[in-house]
Amino acid sequence: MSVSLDQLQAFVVAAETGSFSAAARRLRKAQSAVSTQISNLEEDLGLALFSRAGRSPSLTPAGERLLLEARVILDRREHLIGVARSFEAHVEQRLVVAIDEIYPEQAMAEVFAEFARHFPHVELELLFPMMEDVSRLVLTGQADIGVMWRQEILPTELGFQTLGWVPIKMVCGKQHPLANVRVDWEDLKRHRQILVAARNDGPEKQRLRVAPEVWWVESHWVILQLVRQGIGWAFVSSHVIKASPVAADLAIPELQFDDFDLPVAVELVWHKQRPCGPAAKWLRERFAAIRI
Amino acid sequence: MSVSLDQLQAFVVAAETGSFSAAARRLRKAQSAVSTQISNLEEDLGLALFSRAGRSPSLTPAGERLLLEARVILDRREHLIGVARSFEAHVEQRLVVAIDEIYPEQAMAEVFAEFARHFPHVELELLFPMMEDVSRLVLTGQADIGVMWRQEILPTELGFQTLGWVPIKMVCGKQHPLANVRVDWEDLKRHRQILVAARNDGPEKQRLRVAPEVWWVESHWVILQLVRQGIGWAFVSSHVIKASPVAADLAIPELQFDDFDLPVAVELVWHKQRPCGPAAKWLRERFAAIRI
DNA sequence: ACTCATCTATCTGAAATTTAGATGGCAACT
DNA sequence: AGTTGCCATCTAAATTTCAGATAGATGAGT
Repeated sequence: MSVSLDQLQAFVVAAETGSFSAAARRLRKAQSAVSTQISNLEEDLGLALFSRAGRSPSLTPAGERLLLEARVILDRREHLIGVARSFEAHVEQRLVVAIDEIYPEQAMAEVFAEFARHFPHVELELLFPMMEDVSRLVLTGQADIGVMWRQEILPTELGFQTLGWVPIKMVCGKQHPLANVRVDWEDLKRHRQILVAARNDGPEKQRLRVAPEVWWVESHWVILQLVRQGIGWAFVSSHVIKASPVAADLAIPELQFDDFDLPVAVELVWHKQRPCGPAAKWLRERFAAIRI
Repeated sequence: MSVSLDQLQAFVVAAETGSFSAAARRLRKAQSAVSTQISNLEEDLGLALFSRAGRSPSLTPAGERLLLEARVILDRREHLIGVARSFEAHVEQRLVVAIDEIYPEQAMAEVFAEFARHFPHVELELLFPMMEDVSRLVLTGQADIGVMWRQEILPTELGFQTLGWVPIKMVCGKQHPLANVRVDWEDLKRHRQILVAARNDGPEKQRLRVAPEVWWVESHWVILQLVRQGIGWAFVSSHVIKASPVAADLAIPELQFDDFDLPVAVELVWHKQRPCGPAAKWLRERFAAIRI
């Protein structure tokens, strides 16, 4: 059988250390063993991986290209061993998390980066259900965990925990009539408001509605594009505004009223009756530990 | 060294054939060799891959999961050998193709599906440069091949070949004033036209402009969303209209004039002075062979 | 120019691994 | 009950891998 994992490992370590001798030391093998393995690999593949022109071998173009492939294979082999290890530890094999767009992306990215380090062999699916209710996904079992903004009433089957509050800003285009004034409630009512569309009706759809004339758009990104064009104004969480490519073309005028409850609560939800594995448990605790 | 490719192969073939004996026959090895390899693999991984309760072994849950990983590793090993083979054949390692959105996606998908079969080890990068000139990408070497609509003058360094003609339709919202009339030239001028925005100015930016009042939008998809809202009308290629989720809400009124050159030519472009490898050659011939 | 250190390739013999073949025990089928 | 096909175990042989010794080449330092 040609091309063994040992050969690939000798090849990769030699490339990384810069010499067969150093690779042999790293692998705790005789230098000749490494030399022979690499020579055999080159014979099996039918090309040179290293040029031996000088004292130190250097990778050929083919060697550089195949190094990437070899690394992938060795990584996958480690991954397979890791998957086997996770069976021993009874860690979930797969986790589905539904997250509303309102959760700050940076904090989320940090959570999942750490999750990846802790549970490298758990298959993760992240849903961003713009057009679906996060709590319903968790209720029906389509998601294991949900992160969403507060609804008036959650089904009693769901457990929840408040993670924090996300500030919402009123935003419009720089040429919009409201761009350079201190905006009051009547001002907001007089101009078209652009709201996030949800495909299922519910109280959350009307939650931030102020104006009688509204547009519904299915993406915050497109909302900001439209707002930039002066078509209307919108309430958008500040992290979404920051992340938008058109942020520089937007105005965030000052509001005259202070009693409007602009920050909205962000909740973590899960199904009380479904058992929680170590990965889901870790994730819940990690979300809860981060103040947003 | 634990977990060898031979072990993984014995495992995968045994899973596929349903028995160690059949795997041994497939692999032209003694049945005991296969049995031993699988047992050694299970010992290395620390878990059972097969249940031996009956006469035929059956995969355990761990075995089913690890079978997927093992297959990936064996596939990657074959891929590595394939990459080595492509070096022998002097096939390009990488190809960048810039394609204007006007090229019908279905035909393109078929071309690249076939390309993937012919050149499985060529790294392909597809650019859809909405905001950049395809011919300039090819001229500057950022793309090896370009597919674009005809410009008035191409730089002399570029070779080109006409692939065909794409019909362009005038489209508006169903509530737009032009929706239910036979539209003439003056009608078009009187209403806002929405055009594809390009970040660099050039003659192609104004190519389809008819109306004095225009909007520029960076995406055909968003153009159609805006057209649907009755904000204006647009010229859009018919395959883009068909692919849009809002196609049902659009009107395509009949035009009174017949001499307008609505179909636009689609060109394949390449740099005359840059050598063309077998993968690029194949791709050019394949694009040329498809009538659109 | 000389010396020294480090490198790779080759060779030999030993160790480790893999394999084929024989065999026993078990399950499923007829 | 008899037959067939399977897996696990054992033994001996074949193959592969390895360590260690060695020769020759290269590069750095003096």
